[in-house]
Amino acid sequence: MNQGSDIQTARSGRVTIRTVAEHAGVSVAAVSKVMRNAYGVSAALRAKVEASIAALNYRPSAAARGMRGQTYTIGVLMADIKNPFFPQLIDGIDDGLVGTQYVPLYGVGHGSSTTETAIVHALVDRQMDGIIMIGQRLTDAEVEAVARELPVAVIGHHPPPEATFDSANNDDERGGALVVEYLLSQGYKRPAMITLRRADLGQADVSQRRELGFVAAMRAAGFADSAIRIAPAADDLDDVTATVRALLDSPEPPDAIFGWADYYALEVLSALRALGLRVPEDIGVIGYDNSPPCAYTQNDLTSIDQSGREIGRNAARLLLERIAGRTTADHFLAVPKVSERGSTRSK
Amino acid sequence: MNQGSDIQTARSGRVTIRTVAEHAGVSVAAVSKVMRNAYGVSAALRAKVEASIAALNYRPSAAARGMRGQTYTIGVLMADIKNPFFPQLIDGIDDGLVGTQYVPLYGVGHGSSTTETAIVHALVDRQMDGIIMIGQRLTDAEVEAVARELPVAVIGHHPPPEATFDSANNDDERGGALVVEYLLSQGYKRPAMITLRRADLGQADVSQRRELGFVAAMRAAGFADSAIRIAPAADDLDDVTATVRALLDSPEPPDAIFGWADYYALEVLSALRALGLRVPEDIGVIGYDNSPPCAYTQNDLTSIDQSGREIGRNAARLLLERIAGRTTADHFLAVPKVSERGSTRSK
DNA sequence: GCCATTTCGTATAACGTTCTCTGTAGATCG
DNA sequence: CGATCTACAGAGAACGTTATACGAAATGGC
Repeated sequence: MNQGSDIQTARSGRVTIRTVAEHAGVSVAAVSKVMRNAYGVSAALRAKVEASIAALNYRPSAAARGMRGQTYTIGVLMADIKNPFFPQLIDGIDDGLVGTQYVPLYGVGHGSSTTETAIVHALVDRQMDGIIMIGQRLTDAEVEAVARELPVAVIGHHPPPEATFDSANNDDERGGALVVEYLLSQGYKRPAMITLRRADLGQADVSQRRELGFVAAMRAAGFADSAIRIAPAADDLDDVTATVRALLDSPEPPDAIFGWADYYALEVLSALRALGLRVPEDIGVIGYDNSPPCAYTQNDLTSIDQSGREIGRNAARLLLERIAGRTTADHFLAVPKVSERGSTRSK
Repeated sequence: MNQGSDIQTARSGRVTIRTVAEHAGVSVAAVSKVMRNAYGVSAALRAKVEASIAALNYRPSAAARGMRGQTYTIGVLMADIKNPFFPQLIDGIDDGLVGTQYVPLYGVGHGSSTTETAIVHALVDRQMDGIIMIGQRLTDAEVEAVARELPVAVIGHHPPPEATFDSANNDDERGGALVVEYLLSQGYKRPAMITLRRADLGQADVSQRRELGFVAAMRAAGFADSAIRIAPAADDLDDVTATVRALLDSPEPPDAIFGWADYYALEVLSALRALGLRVPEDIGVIGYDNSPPCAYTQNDLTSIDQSGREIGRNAARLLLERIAGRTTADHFLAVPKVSERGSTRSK
């Protein structure tokens, strides 16, 4: 009988660490060490192994790696994929991972929190080295549970102080206030806000934060609470349209509307155009995210820039730091600023 | 000495197949059989095991599964993430996978074919059971190489007849012709097309197909080749704007512009508005994809609907069939139709 | 009742890595 | 020059599954 491992190359076509070891005339352990840049390998051995790796075009199996060590894979949960702001985040995550061995893989949940749970489980079961959640509906308790198993960073949610996981966001409260300050400085007298309907909110609390900032700034400017209008609408063109109509039909209609996110503001524009109103002459509109469609002439939408790319980059950085060993929570906060365009008249 | 495997539960917190086996008082193999719905398990045993699985909240490690069997993961390569048409495809892929054990994970490449290669490698190394490629830049030869290792289906590319991998698309050539037929029926006299610049094309040949259909239909309608205008533009608002200007400054300016995809057509609208032209009175615009922004009043864009969701669903179906054993190539082709809106005047 | 089937459950060898330990050759030192 | 140390290489046991091969028990045919 042969001893267990025989001298044959791998049966299937795939070249494995064993193939490389045989080709280079070294042990499997030696190849593993070279792959991992581990301690205890001479320059000569390294050169030999690297030559064989190149010659055989060897790539380690992430599945096998995952059983003992890392998979070098970052799982990203995207709550939905329609928000035109998300591509910026993804670009940023890629930025943050470039030059490392880590590859981001994305799972998309379509609004339901059971789907999101299933995806997070799928990511954990596939031995991701860390997980980034974007706009997740999962509760903090659920996220904590995941964070006990592996590094987690969230985007689009401000975790409570006691949370043990990381986060990357912009200062949404400041952003909400910024909208008011800017609109008033432009001469608008009665700003209103259209926000995300509670039922669609989940744990992603950015719209709420923006509401808080909006309210605080309105109060600071002397508005009575009864004069502060915040109208919730479902994530849907028809409902946004109806909500805009209702606002305009009210006794003291707004002269400017703040859409909590660009894709809401674009729908607000749509509703106003359908009503034959001129922007910005009859009414001003401002969004949040400064996503690419804002620049189109037919939108020409003033928006709050929250540096999405930087947020993504920092989420990746935080996660890598965790993987490297950090154990205390850390948070990144970008500073929002106004990106002015034609949908708000200038003085 | 103890025998190799001892009776202890898993050291780390994670509950493994062994934990379940011990809890249920059966062998590891029995649990595996239940998980896989394999042959040779009695109702009683199944019940016992399923109870333990539920009690312990067991989920198998996909990494470990991947080492011998399947990972129940479908890898999807998205060439880019900014095209507003892609979410429809993703919804469709999800549809096609719902009710199965398969989970789709997405990798996004940003235009460069080296990035795409890296992502495809990453997916293969992670033992995906199959791969869907959307708008990939990889050559057919490269895709073939991957398809020799595992099932592959492509979207947004019509493979040559000898290809061994599957595909799901709409009939882009028909769609291009449909645009011409529709525009002429609306009374337009000089349609022009703005298409994707060759350098940005890669292997994704849908824009070329639409050009072919456009040209064929123009010829069929009696246009001389010199009167058939197809202008390439880079994937970029400024370049599209410049291209539109050039078209309009030509001796016989078009009275309707066909953007090869919606996100080009939206930029065409932007350029026309910037020039002060009225749509559809001065010039008509038509897109392709019928993506959500078409419905906004400020766009109100007529577009060719290619049933993206159905395409995604069928790509998933084809892949599952492959995994189940089919070995010959199969292809799905959706029929394009006009979705009429205000950007093209009606008679 | 006895042999031939079928059905069911288990033992165990993979799968391709990582990583701890052990062994060995030189180098350094008293 | 023997003893100690360091730097490097390799052996081999995990990791959590799957799937093959093999008994044992139940069933069925006559």
